[in-house]
Amino acid sequence: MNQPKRYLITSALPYANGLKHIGHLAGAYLPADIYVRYLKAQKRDVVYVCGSDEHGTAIPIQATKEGTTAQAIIDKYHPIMEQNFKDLGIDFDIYHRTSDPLHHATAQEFFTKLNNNGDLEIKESDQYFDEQANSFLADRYIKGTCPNCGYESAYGDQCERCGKSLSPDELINPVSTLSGNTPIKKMTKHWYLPLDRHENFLREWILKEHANDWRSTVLGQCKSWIDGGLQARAVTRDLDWGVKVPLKEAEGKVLYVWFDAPIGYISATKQWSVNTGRDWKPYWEDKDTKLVHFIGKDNIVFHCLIFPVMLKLHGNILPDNVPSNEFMNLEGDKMSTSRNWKIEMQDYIDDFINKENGGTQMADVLRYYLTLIAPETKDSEFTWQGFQDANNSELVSIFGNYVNRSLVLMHKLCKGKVPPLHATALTDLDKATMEEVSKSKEKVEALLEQYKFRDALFEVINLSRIGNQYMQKKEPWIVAKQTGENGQPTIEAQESIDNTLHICLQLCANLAILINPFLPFTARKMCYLMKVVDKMLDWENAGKMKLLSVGYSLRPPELLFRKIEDTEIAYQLEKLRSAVVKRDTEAIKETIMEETKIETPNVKPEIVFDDFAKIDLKVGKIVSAEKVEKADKLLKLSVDLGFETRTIVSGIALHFKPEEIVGKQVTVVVNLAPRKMRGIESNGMILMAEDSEGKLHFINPETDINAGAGVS
RNA sequence: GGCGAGGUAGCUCAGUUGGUUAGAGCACAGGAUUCAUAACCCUGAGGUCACGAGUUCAAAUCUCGUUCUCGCUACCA
Repeated sequence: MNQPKRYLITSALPYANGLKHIGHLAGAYLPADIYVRYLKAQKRDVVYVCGSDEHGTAIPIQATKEGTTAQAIIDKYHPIMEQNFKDLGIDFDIYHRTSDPLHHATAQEFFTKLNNNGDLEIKESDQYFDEQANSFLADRYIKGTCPNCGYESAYGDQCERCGKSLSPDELINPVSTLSGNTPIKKMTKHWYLPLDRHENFLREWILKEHANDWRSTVLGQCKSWIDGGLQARAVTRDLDWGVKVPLKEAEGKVLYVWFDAPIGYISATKQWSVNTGRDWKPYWEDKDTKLVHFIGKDNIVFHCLIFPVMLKLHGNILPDNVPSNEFMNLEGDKMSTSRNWKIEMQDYIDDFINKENGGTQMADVLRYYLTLIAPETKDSEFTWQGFQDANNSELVSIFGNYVNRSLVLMHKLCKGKVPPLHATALTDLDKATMEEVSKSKEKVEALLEQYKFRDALFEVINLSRIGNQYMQKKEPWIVAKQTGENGQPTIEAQESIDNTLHICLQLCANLAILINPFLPFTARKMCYLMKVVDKMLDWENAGKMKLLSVGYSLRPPELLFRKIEDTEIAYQLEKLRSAVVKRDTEAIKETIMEETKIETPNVKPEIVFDDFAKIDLKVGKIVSAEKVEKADKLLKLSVDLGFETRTIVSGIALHFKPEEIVGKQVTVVVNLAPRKMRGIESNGMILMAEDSEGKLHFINPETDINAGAGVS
């Protein structure tokens, strides 16, 4: 795209169920903010929108758990998240929320238009229903045993212990969290977005048109989804928390959170329009608008496939790019909210920015390090040691020190005023250094346009490195010793000093402009020190060497950054580790409590003896065992039952090696209907017991007895 | 098992369409310097480019196989 008329930039809407960590910050917010600040410095027409995502089932569930209301939860987190972003210099034009009536109306209009145009399908299907609570159960309202790890309190959409995503049908022994009863299946009607109808469009648009300008990680994910066969996705849910489906026959249904959340970008833009009196429509409808979504890799499918289809059907523009980041690990392990392995934005703000020796410069330090290690092409690694090193040996020693020594020298050798540039005394080095400044500007600009924030930041720091080298070669403090009879530097000496510091100071001013998108607080402090207005930071000034007027007196120098001490790093590491320990002990307590609590609902409904008698149990002996190909968890067993030897497929491969179980005695359900698994017919089932850690144990007789012995 | 992304110096990462001796920053070692936050500046050491084979005059780069990490997905009675 050539220079677009206007830009609409979005960052993924954070989910309002808790505080967000620095991985989120590095993935979706900081790069977007840098890009936006750059565009705004260019005086381009740009709106940057974001807001809290406040729907979905997790929030009402959390409310029940904490004995409060869903509204109370979102009212608690929304303002904190908004303030966190502000404290870290993420400068949205609007930070909206999806619980706002304006958003509800927008999402409903969106749904209605698609539905009226025949772009949605209606399907009836069996869903879990709680008879006592008289309500359908969203995935999160069903708990049961995880088929993957055996955890007994897995949710219908995901197991919190092994992290596997599930569907309610996969759960073993599903239980409604509303009443504790076993739910029944009941017919219900839902609206679907038939993605399969748009496969050709997506293939063409993503894999051809954007084959060269989207990141390879993004393209790969999209291709994988498209090739895997797109399916219709339910747009509605049986739930009472969310945007009501605007149809009479859809009583008790809301829009599925994935459908309403991205529409939040549009409603946020509308709210911005209300606040500013500017028209929002061109930003979503005019072809000359460049729409860019900043997200983390978990969000690729929604922003590259689903939302674009929605936008196209609704008549909106499509995103020009979706620069998704990979994940940021922390000290050798994945960041995780549930395991408490994370650094929350709030924690960083409390420990660094709000401290006595902190302040906004510490916000910039985090912005610096996170940009330096941004997971642009692959997962990256946050370490506190790396954080300290980046600050102490780059920000402090290279950048901060350069600015400081320039100002200090100017005060010592040039009487606190910007010295003149003597054209006749210019050396080749002077000229070359001045050229470097405009070269830097070009590089930074080109890299930012390509969303290469890490490289762009490196170029800025490199310019301060060039400044240090230049100053070192010119040695004005040595030249100052060439004094005349009056004890003052000779005319030639003073001219050399003037030129050196003139160039050094102009370079400082350029540094302020170039660093501004990345470290906005620092850029402003530099303006203060140089006694110029913030308007100097306009991008058009970059590359120029006449930003500071000759003879202008500047303020006494102040340090831009402070060193971070080893003790601070040690404290953070300790905090991180103890948080995990704390979380573990709490988790154990919780399990113990749940185990005692769950006992009753976990017992299945009563049966009569005849029911039990229908089950034919016999003792068998495993005579051979082998792994089933193309399946991680299946073992194909031959079991001697005395009267015959049968093939039984069992999902225990993760717990036992084939060779160690040969010869074991097992209890087998003999008269279970055969079932094919991975193409192999299984004739029976091995009984297993599972301990609290999810480990499996065979149920077998105390002593070795004959195969085929009955069990009752 | 399938798909996607990765594996490059002690650490964090670049390496465009195959083309001299594989790069940067940090950390490390030596030197120089003192205007500066014991900062800066110069020099240096460091890599079998995960492993194995193939294509080619030439492979970090292309092909095939193996292996490890991360993500998605399948099997799970």
